[in-house]
Amino acid sequence: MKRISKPSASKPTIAIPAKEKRKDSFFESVYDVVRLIPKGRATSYGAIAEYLGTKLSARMVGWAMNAAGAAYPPVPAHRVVNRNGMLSGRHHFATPTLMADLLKSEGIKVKNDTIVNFEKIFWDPVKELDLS
DNA sequence: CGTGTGACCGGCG
DNA sequence: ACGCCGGCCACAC
Repeated sequence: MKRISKPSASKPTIAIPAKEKRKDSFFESVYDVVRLIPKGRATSYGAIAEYLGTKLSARMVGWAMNAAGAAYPPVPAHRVVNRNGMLSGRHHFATPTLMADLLKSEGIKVKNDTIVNFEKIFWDPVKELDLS
């Protein structure tokens, strides 16, 4: 992300720390959902994708997470794992163990880079947020 | 405007 | 059980 890295010179605007367009991207939608994940729970890329209506494109969610690190407010990306509860994105954190440590600090048990009893702590946005 | 790519997922051999 | 393949689609070159 960082469209800012493309200064066309014609737009010398200052770094604009604040959101320039807010709902501009699909990424923001993903971040919003992820930020709603309660502490001690976790969800999967596919579940988020399904909630957003792009079920068959869970990859996009992962893609969004790749840019989540620069998002503000911070996005608890560690609460998003693949459908098997495996910490497939751990290598994208500052350290390979950070993701597991964060989860553990929230009471989630992680064994061998996989969340224990994933089905129990699984937080499905489609069900939890539903539509009301 | 074309092309490559990916922290996924489900299906099939 | 395991690996491979195709789909899907927003985004950066």
